[in-house]
Amino acid sequence: MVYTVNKFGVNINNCGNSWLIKARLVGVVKLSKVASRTIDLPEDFSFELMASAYNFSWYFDGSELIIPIGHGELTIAVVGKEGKEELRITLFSQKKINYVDALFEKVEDVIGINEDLKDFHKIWRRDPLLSQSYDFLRGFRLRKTGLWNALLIGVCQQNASFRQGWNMLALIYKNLGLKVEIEGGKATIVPPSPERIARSSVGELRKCKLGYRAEAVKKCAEAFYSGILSEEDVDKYGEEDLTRVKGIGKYTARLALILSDRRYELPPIDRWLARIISEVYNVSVGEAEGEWVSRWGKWCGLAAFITTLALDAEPLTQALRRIREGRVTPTFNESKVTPLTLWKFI
DNA sequence: TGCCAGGCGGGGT
DNA sequence: ACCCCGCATGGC
Repeated sequence: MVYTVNKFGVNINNCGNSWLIKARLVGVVKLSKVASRTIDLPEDFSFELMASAYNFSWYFDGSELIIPIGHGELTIAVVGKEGKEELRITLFSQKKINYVDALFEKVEDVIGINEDLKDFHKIWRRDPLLSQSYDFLRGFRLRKTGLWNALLIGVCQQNASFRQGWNMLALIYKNLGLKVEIEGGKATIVPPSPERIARSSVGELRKCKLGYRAEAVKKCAEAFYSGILSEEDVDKYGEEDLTRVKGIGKYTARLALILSDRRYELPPIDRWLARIISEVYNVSVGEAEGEWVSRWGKWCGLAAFITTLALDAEPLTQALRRIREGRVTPTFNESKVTPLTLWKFI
């Protein structure tokens, strides 16, 4: 992949599919290297799976993972493998910073390097739906993201296919995000701040193909901008705090807490997963949530996430067919757009 | 074409 | 507490 910056903005040439990120409104910000260190790669940790899952080309290119870490100054981390047993984390920022230790810790938290999933793996290995995917996905770790970004992801998923939802999110980033050039020639996009969205018109958001979801995105932005919600307090929030925002219901609230605070005990049961549970475990759709909770206990959210990876987030009809045919493992196919290959296409 | 898709809120019972 | 409908948009 080739990244170049010119007077028109950041041009990302991705697999021959070139497009221009217009640097209108914000221009290009340049970040310089401030610190770098290596950490040991745990035995059971797959950097590639962690970095690939539900990601964009401006965050992952197959070898290096870019993580925006808003913490005072605009800062991003670049993470890549160093040999077989180490990861190198490099921090880039606009200015010199004196709290790099906190930032390195934050990166480690985001990539889930110290997560202990032994108890989860015990259930996974013998689950009728997911056991087949265990050997493919056991090294997976969920990349944590901020609450605001998690809510954006959730809203884009509402009543839409996986592909449609991620197209919407990509448009939000491309149209409204902050284009950033990293020392060394890479380029990326930092998601738009709540303030940026709160000041945008609903019409501007509609251009991101959000449809009626534009209202929900705007309400979320206003909740952060006005201080009703804040990133730092995510660990204090429950579903009910998030569902106070109009447009955020139970599903989106749970998903957002899973993605932003690893609240794996929450079952994000949408119509898709409810039908799958109903078919696989032979219960009614109404009983699906209870069934999932009884099987996964405090791991409901992580299991739901992994279910989407194992079935390539196929629309319901195809997902059910895949289950019937016993193909509940990710397709690593050159041309197929899946949660694990999205970064090659968008 | 027309109908559906990883939700949601509002208005009905 | 439930049930049901409309809602933008893209994809088939």
